Amino acid sequence: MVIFPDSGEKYLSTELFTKKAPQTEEESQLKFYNALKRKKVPFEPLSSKKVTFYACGPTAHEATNLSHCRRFIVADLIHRTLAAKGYNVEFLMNFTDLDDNTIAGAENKALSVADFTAPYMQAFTNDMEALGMKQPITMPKASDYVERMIKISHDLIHKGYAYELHGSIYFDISKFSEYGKLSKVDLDKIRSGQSVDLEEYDKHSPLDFTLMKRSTLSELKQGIFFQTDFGNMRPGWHIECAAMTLSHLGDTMDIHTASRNLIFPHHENENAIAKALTGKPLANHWLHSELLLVDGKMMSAENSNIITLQDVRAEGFSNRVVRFFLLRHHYRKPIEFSFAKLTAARTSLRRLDEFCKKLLCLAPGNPHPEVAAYLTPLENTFSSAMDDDMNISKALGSLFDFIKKVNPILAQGQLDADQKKYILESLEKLNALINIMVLEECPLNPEIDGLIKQREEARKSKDWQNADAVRLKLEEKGIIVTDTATGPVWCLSGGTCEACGAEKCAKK
RNA sequence: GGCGGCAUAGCCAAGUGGCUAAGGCAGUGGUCUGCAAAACCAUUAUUCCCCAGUUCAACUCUGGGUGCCGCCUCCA
Repeated sequence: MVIFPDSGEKYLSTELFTKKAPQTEEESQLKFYNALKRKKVPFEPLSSKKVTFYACGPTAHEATNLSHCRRFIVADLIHRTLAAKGYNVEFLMNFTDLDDNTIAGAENKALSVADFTAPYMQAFTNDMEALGMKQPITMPKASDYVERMIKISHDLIHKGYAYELHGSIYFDISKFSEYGKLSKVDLDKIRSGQSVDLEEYDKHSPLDFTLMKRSTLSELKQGIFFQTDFGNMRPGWHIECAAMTLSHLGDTMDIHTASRNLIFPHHENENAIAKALTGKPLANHWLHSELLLVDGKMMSAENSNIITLQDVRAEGFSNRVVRFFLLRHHYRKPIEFSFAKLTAARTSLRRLDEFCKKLLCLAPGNPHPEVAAYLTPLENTFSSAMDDDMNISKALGSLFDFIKKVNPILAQGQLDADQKKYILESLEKLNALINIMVLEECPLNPEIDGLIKQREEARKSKDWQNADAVRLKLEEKGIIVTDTATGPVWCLSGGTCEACGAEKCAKK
């Protein structure tokens, strides 16, 4: 408590007291849960306009599965949340194209590693686009950064953080006092050697991790080796991410993200490499998405419960449904996958789609007196929910709440042109964050348009035979017409509309 | 064994020290409808895993249980 000599009048009228309040009210503060601090903290980027952001990408040896999709959709949500805040986002996502898996895969198929990984990377890029992801600025491949990795390894040896033994280079965690800070592992209580065959590794301590691995005989035969002062080697996993982010995003990036199971050892090791090298933390904010579970277990090859994006498509689910299903759960909560749940998401998405479709088709009429009173809470709740560690459930709740209130208004055709415009603009703003709604009218080709009109005329004169004949004709052209209170609505019978992304009709 | 996370209706899921515990799916009842298919509206938790404690008041805070998930050095 401060008591001013003049009762505070002079001070209370200064900028200090008058200017601040409206500013902070208008723009609520973006908060993220930071793994380093174990709590939600206000997001403070290093630069006020630019944000550097990295997501651990896929290993190019398998088809995209739903577990990958979740990770990357969360990364996309972070990307969009930052972009909506006006930041210029430098988003980097890598390909791990040189590791145990890709080498083994290439050997199995008698291909070079590059030939083996290329189709997987291409397929992955296509899948990400299909899922509505905003493009990263670049997707570096680990194999392009080996020189940098060798340099980092050498530098770490010179600095005393790493050592060479029998042709491999290891990071000496006993030299790095901060080791374990990110993942909060207690090194004294760790069960080392439980899941790794210690006989395979010549390390001073079982806790040390590999920076560069001595190339095996088979790798040497395949040409998978790089010359270093200590012999022919190839990089280990942890140094790859470190080398790529240091090359593109500088010593410290704003946000590093991946799924939770990567905190230890991967992120701990990545950070140890970078901090030992530069003296600075690799990232200021560490965000981790939770796992995707099938029957209560993490989706993984080990649990043999992998469901690929292709599997889900084969069951007739569109990319938009997959996106909606993965997106509508909070990123720090595990998702239990099942086709029944995916179906529930599809039905829910249909309600949203139906609303958008009706709104777009609505012929403007008289103004509705209360619609603005519904729009403001939607905008406020949605954006403050998203600012609060991306509380998507609350945000979507406010959207569905809005739909519930506005549906009866649409049924009565009670919106004027301005109101319709405001609502659409508002929805577009929300959609910039979630990219779920279809807010563009699908252009009808004149022939189809003519047939729909022809059928309406037949129906008006109760010529049911003719009306049904035209409907059949339309169906042959892949168009399914449904009659609603406000007129016919049409959609494509197969696949997804390329023009607007509308779902295929569910015919049961 | 160590560390971390989670527990709210049949299912998914927000949320708060006291105001009607959001929203979605499924169910039930209704409206609309030539047919078809939807859609739309209404309704569904005296209660928030269990046991203690703090408090005038707890689902929300504290302590102790129980259950589930992840990680503990190379599957990412």
